[in-house]
Amino acid sequence: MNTELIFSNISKHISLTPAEKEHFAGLLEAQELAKNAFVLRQGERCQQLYFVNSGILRAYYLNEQGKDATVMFAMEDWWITDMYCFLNGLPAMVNIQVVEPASMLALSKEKLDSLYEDIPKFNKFFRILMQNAYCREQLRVMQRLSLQAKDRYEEFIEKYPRLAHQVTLKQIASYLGVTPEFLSYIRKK
Amino acid sequence: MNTELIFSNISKHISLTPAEKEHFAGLLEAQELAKNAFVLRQGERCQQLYFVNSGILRAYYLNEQGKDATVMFAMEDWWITDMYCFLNGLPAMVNIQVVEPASMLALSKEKLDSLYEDIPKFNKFFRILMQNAYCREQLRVMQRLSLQAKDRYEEFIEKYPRLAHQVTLKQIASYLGVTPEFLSYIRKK
DNA sequence: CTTATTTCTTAAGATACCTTATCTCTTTTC
DNA sequence: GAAAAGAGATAAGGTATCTTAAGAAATAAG
Repeated sequence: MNTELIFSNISKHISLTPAEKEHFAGLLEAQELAKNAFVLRQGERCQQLYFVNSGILRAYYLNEQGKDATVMFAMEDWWITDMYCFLNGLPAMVNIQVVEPASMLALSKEKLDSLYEDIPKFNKFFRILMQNAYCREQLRVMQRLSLQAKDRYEEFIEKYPRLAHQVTLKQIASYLGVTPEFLSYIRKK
Repeated sequence: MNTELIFSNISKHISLTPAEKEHFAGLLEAQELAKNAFVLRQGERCQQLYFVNSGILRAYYLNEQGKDATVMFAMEDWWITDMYCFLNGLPAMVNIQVVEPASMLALSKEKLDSLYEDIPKFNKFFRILMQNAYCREQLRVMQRLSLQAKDRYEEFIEKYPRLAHQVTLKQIASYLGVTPEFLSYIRKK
């Protein structure tokens, strides 16, 4: 199990002793997933939080009419899950699917809860993680409210240049909240 | 200073000793604000996190064209600030204005940081607060991507029935991302 | 290599939503 | 209590974005 990246991620915000690292690593489960595999499907219990070592994932919601809404992407060094359902033990609202073959570390809800008990400073780590996630989503809401599709597209490319090259136009369109046809039209200009 | 509500809010997630309560209360500053007063203006340093004892506030972003985008409302028992700028010591991106006369408790960034040092379990409290905030924003993004204006309006009324009666149609429209004229048109049906 | 599948592009017609303007009604101001 | 300001309604015409459809280009499958 490759834990190098995850410990480097954690050490940005808290420092762990060798014993703590070992304990934490013992809670993780490694997963390798092929392209197009589903990490999670709408309606299933969402019991794991995932850290991405490599590859690309996409979380998306399909509504009754089959419209695809991309909630988030994740690539190496990102955490991903259906947070609301993970935290509340509810059936997932979103699908999480592999866009590019992915190597991940999974942490179950139970083990995360035990971790907070055993090593309380993980509360600080996940506080910061959640702060950042909150601010990101809030900024996204703001941009959605104040910018037109063309400008949202430009912001997206600027903010996630690597992603922009590795996911399809259709997926970007679904993230931005426009149709692929319209994004294609925007691109021409 | 009325700290009843804030301690009831905190005790939903962590328990504090009398000494800890006293220490925490000592960090707060009470503020009474009249209708239309500004708690924060775009461009100003955002140095406080606010807890609302009573009243209603609105955070909104004005873009270059003067378009008004409501990022959030807050009423009693809610926390509000420009989180990204508060955490990073940056000039505020949003205005926070009083919609209904408000009584608030302010906690400065410095004092919050010292609080994390002195009473580490506040990391847990704010972790949970940030988790909830993140999930709320993510749900809002999802709804914005998958629902039409009419359905977003209905969701809003269902989720925040009290707010829906206490803020103007214009402000709700700005929260939903439509013009007041169009929301008025939606309402007729 | 060849076929099948998916992705991207293009374009015409449709619709959700916006702009501007006017009017009424309520609330605030002095 | 009159005047001013703000809030909401309504309607005509405009624009951003969607729908449908079909063809071209890239990718995957046999």
